[in-house]
Amino acid sequence: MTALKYSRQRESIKDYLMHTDAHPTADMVYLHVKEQFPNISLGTVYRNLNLLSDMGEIIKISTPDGADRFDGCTAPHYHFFCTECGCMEDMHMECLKQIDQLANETFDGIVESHTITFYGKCSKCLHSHSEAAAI
Amino acid sequence: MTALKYSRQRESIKDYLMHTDAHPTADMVYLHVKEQFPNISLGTVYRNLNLLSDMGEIIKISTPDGADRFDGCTAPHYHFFCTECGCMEDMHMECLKQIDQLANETFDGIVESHTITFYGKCSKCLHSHSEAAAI
DNA sequence: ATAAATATAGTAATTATTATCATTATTGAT
DNA sequence: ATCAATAATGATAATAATTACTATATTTAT
Repeated sequence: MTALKYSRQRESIKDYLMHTDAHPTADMVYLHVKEQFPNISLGTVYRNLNLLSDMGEIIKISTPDGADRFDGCTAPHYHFFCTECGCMEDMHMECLKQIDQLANETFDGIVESHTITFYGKCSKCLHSHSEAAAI
Repeated sequence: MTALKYSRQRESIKDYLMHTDAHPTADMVYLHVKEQFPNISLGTVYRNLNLLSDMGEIIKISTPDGADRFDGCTAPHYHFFCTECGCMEDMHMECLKQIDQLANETFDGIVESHTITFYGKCSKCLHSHSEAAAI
């Protein structure tokens, strides 16, 4: 019921997420927005990330390396997590919406959505490796 | 290089994970194994869960609700996470191994594996809801 | 049985996140 | 433009999940 009020900090947080593909953690968002609002608090960042995420304006992503990551792109898409450097990237393949139905066929609850995370090496790590090997 | 030595605690942890489908958190494993080893330490549980996971004898699963969960079943399979009660279940559908190849076609790094997590309501939550609504 | 090495329990320390609260900013009505 | 109501903020404390440290106990090969 509690009405939402505008805040420049929240605007800035959302704007950052809309224009980066870095899938930043709360702390990375904090450090970035701090440039524009030098005394923004980390709590404010967390509060707004959760707010935006609850409103469906951004996405919160669980990762194997502790901190959650945030994505300003809400169109359905999958993610890649580099097992070498821990970076997270968007996948550009088509989404498999039919697998929710497929999943429901063998499930006694009700499946509403899914996420897919791919693992492997990002192109940066692939290259730095061959360089290192070449020395 | 450091050789592995047997420990009853690790054995018990693994045994528990092999015989439950609860996908317990470290804390739940701790509480269970504590029945057999009353003064086992939580650190021991974490150390062994990570060890077993690194050796590929169990699987560590990131969830949206903070604590990681552990699965003694290492055969490839997908998971379901109930958005109502937070329980995690195994899915019994066939695995889509071809989607790693599919993913690689539009990716400039190298995809080696993937996980899929389904979201929705588990059968228990579906039922308790209709009951509540009926009152 | 002994020695070397690993594992443990207990505890402290970190990291990620949430909660609290007095002050400030936003908003809608005057 | 002023004002009152309410939501948002910054600062900080608190909690939760996990890892690090260390002295003692277990395991294992001899």
